[in-house]
Amino acid sequence: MRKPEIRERILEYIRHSLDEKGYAPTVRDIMRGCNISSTSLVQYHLNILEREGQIRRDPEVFRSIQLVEKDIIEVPLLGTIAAGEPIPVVDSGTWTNHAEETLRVTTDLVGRRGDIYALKVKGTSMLDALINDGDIVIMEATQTVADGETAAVWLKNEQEVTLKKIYREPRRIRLQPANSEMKSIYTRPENVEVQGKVVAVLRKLED
Amino acid sequence: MRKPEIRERILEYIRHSLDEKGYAPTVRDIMRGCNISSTSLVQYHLNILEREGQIRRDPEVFRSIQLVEKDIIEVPLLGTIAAGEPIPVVDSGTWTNHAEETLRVTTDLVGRRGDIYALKVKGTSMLDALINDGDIVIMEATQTVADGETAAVWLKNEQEVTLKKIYREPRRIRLQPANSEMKSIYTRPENVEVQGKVVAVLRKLED
DNA sequence: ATTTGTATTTAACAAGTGTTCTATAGCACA
DNA sequence: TGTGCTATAGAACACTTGTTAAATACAAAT
Repeated sequence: MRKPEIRERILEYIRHSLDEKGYAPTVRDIMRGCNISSTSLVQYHLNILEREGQIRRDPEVFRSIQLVEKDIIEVPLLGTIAAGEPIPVVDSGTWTNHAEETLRVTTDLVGRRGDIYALKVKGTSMLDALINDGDIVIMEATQTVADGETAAVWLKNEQEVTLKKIYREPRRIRLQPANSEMKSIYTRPENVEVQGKVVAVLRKLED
Repeated sequence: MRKPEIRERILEYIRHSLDEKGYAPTVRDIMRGCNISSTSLVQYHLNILEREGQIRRDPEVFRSIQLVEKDIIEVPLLGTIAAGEPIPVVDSGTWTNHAEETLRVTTDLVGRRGDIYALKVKGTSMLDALINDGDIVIMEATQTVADGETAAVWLKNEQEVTLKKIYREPRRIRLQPANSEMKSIYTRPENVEVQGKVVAVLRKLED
């Protein structure tokens, strides 16, 4: 991997082509577009890119180059989230199959992270998180949440889920609502179980 | 347009192909995939579809069929919305050019309607609409809003914008916050100027 | 019954395109 | 100096694919 710059250029050109034209470039397109002097050199680098898993091609199909990075991510809609019930267990792997419905979302919104899923909010118990009945929250499955990030928290004593910004303090945990007009609540670390991190909230008006 | 079924089948196949494989089918692919008995018949129908504006092709480029219907819509981010200032004037047409930034959104979220734009919320004045500082609202440019839909309303006397569900009553207009715990406000019809309809709300957590 | 326009078939050509072969150059390493 | 690996060039071949011409079928309209 001595000279990756040319491969970067090629990837960039493919991206640009796909975006601009709507279809993939040919070897010769890439040759012209990247100022490369022979088709076989392009071929050579495409083979490497494919071996590295950066692109995919179908043999014997013209213009079949696809970037592995995708613009649209299919997010499985795994169920509902409501105050009184824990959020559905996330069985990584079997995921997308189980999902009755799947939500299509651009990477603009959720980035390129993996292991994300969506939940539909049931009821108005999340109003303090500025989340309404019917909204959709997109979650990342993780137990590690940094201070200040919004997490889905299961409160063991209260037996309920809540979406709050989480802050660790000396001997307690502060759970702060997104709505700055509402007060934080405090609880002991043993009482909280982080069930995931909120990545985004979607609200569709009028269907 | 006597027999449009076959063209429907072709469109469906192209959609499927694009989605599944990631690239457009060839005339011969379509032939096989739709049980059509000759390439020229496919060609014939593709020409019609192109004339009708349903697909686009680049002459002399293999696999260049593109559906005109798009999965991703580029929404121009036209500016900010805050309580104290009217929302930016929407100069239909010149739109996308002016936009410094553009938001990519799937049709899952906003449907296929045209004339939509995005605004970034500044400040916490929209909390009663369950909209926070930094959220993005996607608007449809329209003056006609049905009862119960959420609209961006400019209140002339108060000189401020607010996002509320709108209901016409006998001699007044009821503006109801999305947050069901907050009270509606009432005003005279002359005082309200509908500036658009809210289509969706996006909230990106942690950048 | 003739016309007219849409829908279809068959076959072939020309151009686009991926692939491969051979040869060359630079560079590191021993 | 030789060996081996990566990067590059040029050209030719074979397959893929869009396009077209000419002819036929079929239904509706006159």
